[in-house]
Amino acid sequence: MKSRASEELLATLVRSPQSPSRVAAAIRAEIAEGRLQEGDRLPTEMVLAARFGVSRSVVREAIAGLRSNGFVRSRQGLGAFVVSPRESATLRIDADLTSDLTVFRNVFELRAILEIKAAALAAVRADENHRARISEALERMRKASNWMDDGVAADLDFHRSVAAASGNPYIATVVGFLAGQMRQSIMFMRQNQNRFAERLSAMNIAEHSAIHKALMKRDARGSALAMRAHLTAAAKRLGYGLSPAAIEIDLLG
Amino acid sequence: MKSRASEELLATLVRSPQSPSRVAAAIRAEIAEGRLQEGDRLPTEMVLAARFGVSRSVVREAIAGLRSNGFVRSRQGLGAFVVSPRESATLRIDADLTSDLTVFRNVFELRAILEIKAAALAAVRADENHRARISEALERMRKASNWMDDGVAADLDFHRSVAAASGNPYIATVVGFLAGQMRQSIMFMRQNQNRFAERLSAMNIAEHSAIHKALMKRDARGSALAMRAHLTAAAKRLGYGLSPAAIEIDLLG
DNA sequence: CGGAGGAGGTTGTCCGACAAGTTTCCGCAA
DNA sequence: TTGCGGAAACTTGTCGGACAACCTCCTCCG
Repeated sequence: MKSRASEELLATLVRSPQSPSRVAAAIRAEIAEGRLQEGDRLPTEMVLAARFGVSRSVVREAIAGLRSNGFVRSRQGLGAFVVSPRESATLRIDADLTSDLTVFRNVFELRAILEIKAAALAAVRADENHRARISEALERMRKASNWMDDGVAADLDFHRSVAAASGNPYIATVVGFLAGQMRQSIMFMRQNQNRFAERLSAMNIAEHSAIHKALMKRDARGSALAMRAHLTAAAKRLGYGLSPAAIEIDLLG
Repeated sequence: MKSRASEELLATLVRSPQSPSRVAAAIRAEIAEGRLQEGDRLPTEMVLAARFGVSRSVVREAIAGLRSNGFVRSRQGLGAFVVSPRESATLRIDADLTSDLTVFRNVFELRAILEIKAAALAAVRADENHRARISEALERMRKASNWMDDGVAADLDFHRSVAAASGNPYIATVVGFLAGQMRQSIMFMRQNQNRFAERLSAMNIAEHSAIHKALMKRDARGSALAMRAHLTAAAKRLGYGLSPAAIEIDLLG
């Protein structure tokens, strides 16, 4: 009904602060006002719970949020301490790939370093779920009718799956971000010159198949080599070599 | 003796075998890999608790952190939903190293992969400014009176300078962040047990000198080897091998 | 045929309990 | 008196259960 819908909308708009975020906001305010300074210890969870009239669970979730944002750090048996804002525990990378060629090149280089190692690690560490996901992504690439849409999504999934199979979620996070950004930029820049897509698609699938084959054999070195070949070829297709000399030497050691 | 001390340090570094940040990292990885996409509903707290072998409280704190960082939004009675996987072109890495051994190990692995390549690139690409900064940092390490303060800062500057000399600002950003986080965690947890500092300091400076020497000769492979030796030794000093077999094989190709 | 209402599932909050880690301080022995 | 071991107190970390608030869906009755 209408009244029900408007109520829902109202609840979404002026959503009364949830208890944990209310507590977190209060603590963050005390830090901002300087009443809690760097290195200071927060009141105990029991004290905070009593002060805000909530249970310890709510206080713990609030502190979990602050810790996740790098405002505080907890030590068992001691308490939670305010940390310096500048040494926050979050890394931000802004990659506007459409702006500059050198930016694009640097991001591609970082991606290559990580993806080659990720492939080698995936060959050794991947479990059955990882392997199934990789195979499934390759199959979707093969069956993709239009390369500009489903095919690109499957391509991205393939790389994400390999990175995930490395067993290191941080590698997977960085690779997933870089690959996603790069795909977005490529889609944006391409636009019209998709008449070569068919031919390129065949080469691309062949390269991915080589990676897949080495991974299924749990061949670490072969996987790394196949991934390296794929990335250098992809770089060439984009119009520039991955890097002159320097990378060539040490990308594989 | 030594191994016992290292184990003690490791136990001090890594608090609890289970922690919300491990769950949060896993969920964030699934989002990064694309397995969880925008609008998707997370598994229920009960399911997640069972999957990770923890209680619902831990899952709730993990989700509280994700919610605080804007990764998910939860609605009572419905569930938690992924919100805007990459609405902004920024990568966020949350590395709470003090919580979990696997987190620490994964971050160290990522750092090793990047720093070894960065050293090789720096040997080839570094200009005079870069080389001067690296030498200056090494000199500050040698002259540092107290290892727990100035020495650590100089050590960190050395690694940052090498990463910067790679010529790739994205590599430098990621390496600087990871190294800084790691150093910070070690400093934060160590506190009292600095009795080994003197002996470790000498070894540490010797390893850095080897890296410096190779860099000054513009020896890419030698720089990579020296950096690899330093990181594996540092990992051993912290009480665990960098990784069994897998990394050893492919870290150098 | 349609709307009210219940059943089942999910998050939000509370409570109590115990484990693990840290500091403080007391009492005993040299 | 002084040094040191260790108990005690305090704090965070984790667990399990319980119930309320809320949502969806299905059923039943008019």
